[in-house]
Amino acid sequence: MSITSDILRGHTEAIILSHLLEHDSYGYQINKDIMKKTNNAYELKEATLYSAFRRLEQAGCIRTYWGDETVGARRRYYSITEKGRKAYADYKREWQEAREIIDQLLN
Amino acid sequence: MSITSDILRGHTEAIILSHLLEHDSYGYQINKDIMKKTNNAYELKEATLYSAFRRLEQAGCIRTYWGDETVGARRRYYSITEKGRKAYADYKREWQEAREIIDQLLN
DNA sequence: CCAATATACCTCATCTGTCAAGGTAAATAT
DNA sequence: ATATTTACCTTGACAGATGAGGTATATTGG
Repeated sequence: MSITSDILRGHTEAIILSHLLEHDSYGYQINKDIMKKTNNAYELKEATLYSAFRRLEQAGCIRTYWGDETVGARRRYYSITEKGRKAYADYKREWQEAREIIDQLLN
Repeated sequence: MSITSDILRGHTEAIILSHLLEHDSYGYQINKDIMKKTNNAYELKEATLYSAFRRLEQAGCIRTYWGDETVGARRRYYSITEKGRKAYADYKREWQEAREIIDQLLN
């Protein structure tokens, strides 16, 4: 990965929620999606991902259920809740505001 | 302040370097400048500021000297070094890259 | 004149998100 | 048979941000 973690810090939850807005998914898949979407410029570390899942679930932003795979490894799916949608909207607004501020400060 | 610290995290040093590119300055002034530039949307906390100064100095990105005020409180001035200019260029490139990545992921 | 506020510096302990390193288990490819 | 891929997870350590505290001088309002 080329982007340092401190710059991406704080965006993990928003990135996850954004993915779940499209459709339910599971950890491994979300991780692959992010790498693909960014042409391997950014890879969420597993530990980071799972700790974000825990925070999001505890906050009521996502719900989880086990997939009914009869073949292959079991998958724990995540789906976004109504609260999660609101949280995402907030995150996004915040990001847009922060982006402008930083652009302004980094002349 | 309206922006959460985790989103700004990692940008402190770049913000300071950017200010020092224009002219030497001191802690208190840099802080005020940032608030003004952002219409009070963002305020660097003092502890954050001074710990960033320490990191920057240790990394050789800035040099410090005491002002010769004969009146008022003493001021410790900071000036950017050649290494600091290079570091700033790197920070800025990184920011632009990160901005695109996040924009891509938060849709 | 005196109290409050502003200028200006600093430190320490704590908090939080990230991540390296480790683990489990099943399926598939070589 | 063995290596790789899919898929999950935990623990401890690290680093930047910050609340809370401190020092000292100058200015301003009542």
